[in-house]
Amino acid sequence: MATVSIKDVAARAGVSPGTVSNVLNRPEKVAGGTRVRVEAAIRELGFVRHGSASTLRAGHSRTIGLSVIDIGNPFFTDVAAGVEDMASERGYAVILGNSSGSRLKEERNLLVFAEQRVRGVLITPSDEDPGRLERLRERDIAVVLVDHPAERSSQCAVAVNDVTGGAMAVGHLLRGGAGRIGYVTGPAAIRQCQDRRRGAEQALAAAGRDPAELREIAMPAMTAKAGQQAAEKLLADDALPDAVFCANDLLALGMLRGLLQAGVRVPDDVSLIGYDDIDFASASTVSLSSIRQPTYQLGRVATELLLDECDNPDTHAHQQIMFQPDLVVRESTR
Amino acid sequence: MATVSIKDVAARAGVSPGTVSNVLNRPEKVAGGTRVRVEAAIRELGFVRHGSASTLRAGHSRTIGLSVIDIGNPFFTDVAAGVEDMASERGYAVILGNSSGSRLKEERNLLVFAEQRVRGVLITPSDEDPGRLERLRERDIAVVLVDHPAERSSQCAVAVNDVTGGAMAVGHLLRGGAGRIGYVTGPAAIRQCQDRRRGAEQALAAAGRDPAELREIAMPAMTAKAGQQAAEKLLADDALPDAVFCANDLLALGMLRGLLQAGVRVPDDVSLIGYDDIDFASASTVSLSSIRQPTYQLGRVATELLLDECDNPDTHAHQQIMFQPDLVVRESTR
DNA sequence: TGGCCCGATTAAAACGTATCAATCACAATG
DNA sequence: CATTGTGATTGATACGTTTTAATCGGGCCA
Repeated sequence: MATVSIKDVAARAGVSPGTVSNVLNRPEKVAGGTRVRVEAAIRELGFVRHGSASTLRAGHSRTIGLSVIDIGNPFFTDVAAGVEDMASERGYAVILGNSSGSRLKEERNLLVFAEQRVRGVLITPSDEDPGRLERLRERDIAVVLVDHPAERSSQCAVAVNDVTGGAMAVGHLLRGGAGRIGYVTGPAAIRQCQDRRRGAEQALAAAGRDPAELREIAMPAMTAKAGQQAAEKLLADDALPDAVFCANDLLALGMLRGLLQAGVRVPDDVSLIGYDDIDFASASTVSLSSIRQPTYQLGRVATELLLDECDNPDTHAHQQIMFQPDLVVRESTR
Repeated sequence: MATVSIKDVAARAGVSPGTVSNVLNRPEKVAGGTRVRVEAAIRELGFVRHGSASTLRAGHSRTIGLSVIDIGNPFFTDVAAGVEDMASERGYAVILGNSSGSRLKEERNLLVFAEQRVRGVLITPSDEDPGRLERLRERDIAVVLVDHPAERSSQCAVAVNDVTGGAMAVGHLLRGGAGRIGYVTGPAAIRQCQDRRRGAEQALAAAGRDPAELREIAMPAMTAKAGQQAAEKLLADDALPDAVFCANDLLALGMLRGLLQAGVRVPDDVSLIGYDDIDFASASTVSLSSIRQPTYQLGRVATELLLDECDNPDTHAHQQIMFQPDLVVRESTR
């Protein structure tokens, strides 16, 4: 009564346990009549498959691990939503791991994933360390990189072109007639920050300008608070730039607040553009121009690739998918 | 080589599998010398325990399920972070389920949890249906309600007093000299919205005013967009209220934008207060007064209760914990 | 020296499912 | 009628761990 097993169902339906298992896993292999009888027994007894026993015997589970850097960041939240939806549609459960940017916690999460014998892992690595992921593959755990380019061609990866995004942002500012342009960014170690700067420089070069003109302000964090501090730095300068590109929307929102409080008009005095197009970008007082990424889609597609690799290991071809970002023009830019 | 089992470790260390299991689960029961030998073997072989086999034999897993209404809402994200941290500290993995407010998806998530034989479930129920949770308890799965009062004394629940919070918000507005007060809220079915209104009415009554004065504007969603629409409604009225209380910060941010765009000064013309104190509340152009909830703590404590119930089922006493919210005064209120 | 006890270790039996070879019923074929 | 073939079902086994009772090896006491 505590637990009702496949045997109980078999007894009730007058078949063998093997047949019940077949109804569960290969319904097409079992005759119509018996199937409905078994299904009825399942319903009547309230049977629910013991996932662990199934995993143990089959050698693989129906769960995937999702390791993100910061679950508090709307970007990752959106990705997680996409992952969750797709996984759920395909009958997989998602085990969530939040590394908070700490390598130790990431390591611990991967261990948990390994213990649970997850079928695969979706990860936005917090730093460059191929070895760690290699160890997963040795355990027959598929890996798909999320928002990170592939480190080798033998793995799947889903990312958004940050160079293009950076170029879009600065190109837009230049078309608005911007002269001096500032770039507010996060820690240098973050790949996305570098790529977006590279794009910005490309846009300058394409306009016949010197990429070195870009005035860069690097902050230790990519939060709204850091953005406001960046505004103070900017205001301390002799002259304001005509336009500012922030490496993410949180920085941009903080910057916006800092500028407005100092009496600087946006976009009249300074144009401002962010990155990510989080919900709050459109909701701010002066709505924020930004670079939109297909975040939710990123999660969905990454999951799709992962499950494809799991379910069809032989026909699966590794793919590196690169999405393109979109420019969203709102009030904060001319 | 593909999988290294407890047996391989045993062979390598020159002991029996049972001893290895003891080293893993009751290290104090095994002699010092053998323990270090076994631990060495584990390290050398890269052994990682097969969670499913363990679960199968032991009868219970080291995972918990977390079912939230909307993973995109910063409130739930904070809760999830608290849950994840505490669970991780205690060696538990978290399976994430996002119901998106859909009863069907919630149902499906609970099924997945049951299949995985999770030790317990943390849930913010999307509606009132005690039966569903009762079925979980019959399967020996502990349940703790999150941000929802207990439905009976035989279960744990962690919530924040929304009535008090509502009273705090409106009390603050009244102290600021507000005459007419508006209440912008979400769907009537949402318990939190009702409780907060009740608190608002209590504050009016306590100030010797008629609770019926409260001008309520109910929106179908609790988003920034809905907040801006609410502002339009408000502006269409003959006279603006002196102050507005919004049932969450997203509504308030939208309202703020709507008012400012219409040339209404905040807080000079209208005071504005939100609820939740999400990060963006302090980052908005006119920083938002709000009611802070111990969100992260909510997740941590709920998880602690759940794991206590799991690990000490005999001594565990069910608790209904009610946190108190805090008033955070910023620029948007007088 | 013989008997006992105690801590440390082992051997064996489960847990619930999936899988595969074997069996069965029965129809079609020669 | 004997044989083959086919599709449906069964029985037995193994997955990797935990747990219990049994065993072992000494040290201690009488």
